[in-house]
Amino acid sequence: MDISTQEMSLSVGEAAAQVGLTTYTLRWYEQEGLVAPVGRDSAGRRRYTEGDVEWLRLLTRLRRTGMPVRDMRRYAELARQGDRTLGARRGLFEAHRARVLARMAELEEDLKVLNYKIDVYRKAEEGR
Amino acid sequence: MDISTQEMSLSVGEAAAQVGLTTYTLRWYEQEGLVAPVGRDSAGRRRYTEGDVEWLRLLTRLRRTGMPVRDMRRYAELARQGDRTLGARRGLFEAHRARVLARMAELEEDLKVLNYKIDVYRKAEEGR
DNA sequence: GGTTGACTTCGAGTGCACTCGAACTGGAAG
DNA sequence: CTTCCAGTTCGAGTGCACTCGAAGTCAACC
Repeated sequence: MDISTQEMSLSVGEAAAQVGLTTYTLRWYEQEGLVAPVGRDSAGRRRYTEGDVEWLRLLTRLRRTGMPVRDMRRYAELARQGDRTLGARRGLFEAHRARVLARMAELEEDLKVLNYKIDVYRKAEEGR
Repeated sequence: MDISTQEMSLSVGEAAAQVGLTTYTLRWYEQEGLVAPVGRDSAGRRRYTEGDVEWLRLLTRLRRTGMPVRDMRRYAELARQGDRTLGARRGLFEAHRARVLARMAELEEDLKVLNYKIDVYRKAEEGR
């Protein structure tokens, strides 16, 4: 093991920049239990490990796909309970995937109307 | 013109049921200027024409695709100004379509991660 | 050794999109 | 005629997800 192999870690500001959230949000996520308590340095400042950042990246994906914070918290709780919740976590993801797929189908429908409308406007402009 | 051809119209409750919004929301949309003032009967109750309902259906699509109420209001204002705003309205829709497409691409990316995660869980469960 | 800047906690404030309660009105059914 | 129900306006309240202000701490640089 090389001396340079020591665990790298990021400040809250650096972690925020990495995952595309604000420092406010990162602290709030921790407070809300979406993230297990992050390690601190000797001065009490948060140090994010690569694992912490990976977890945050996953959270941002869940969030972006419309998962409510409440469900993310439930998922985080399950994850903290270890392997015996693997099935529950998979179930949660499968249910969420179904919602995302439904959402995408809906968006495609709505997109058609958008395209149709744009066409109507284009034609109306021609004959103006 | 048949006597049965007289303009049909819906109450706020009926219109709400038709478009999948609540009566509260319909009144609020009107108040916010997303809908031109709706006609009233002799008792002061709203009567929604087929045209009103069509407009509401379009609004729900814009809303579902993530258009902020602010932008919907802007669009409604343009529509009320008649044909001379056709170009502006098309521009607005084209910009919105671009956002929807971007959103769909993002969802597809996120879906991949979701699928990957489900797979990881499945495998972990097998070897548990 | 003083200044700067990023960090800490805490509670309060914001923006968005509804959602509701209260008090009232008016047409229709029994 | 009474009861009921769906409607009316108005302003206030809700839920969600942040977002910020204030007061303080601490390590690093000049």
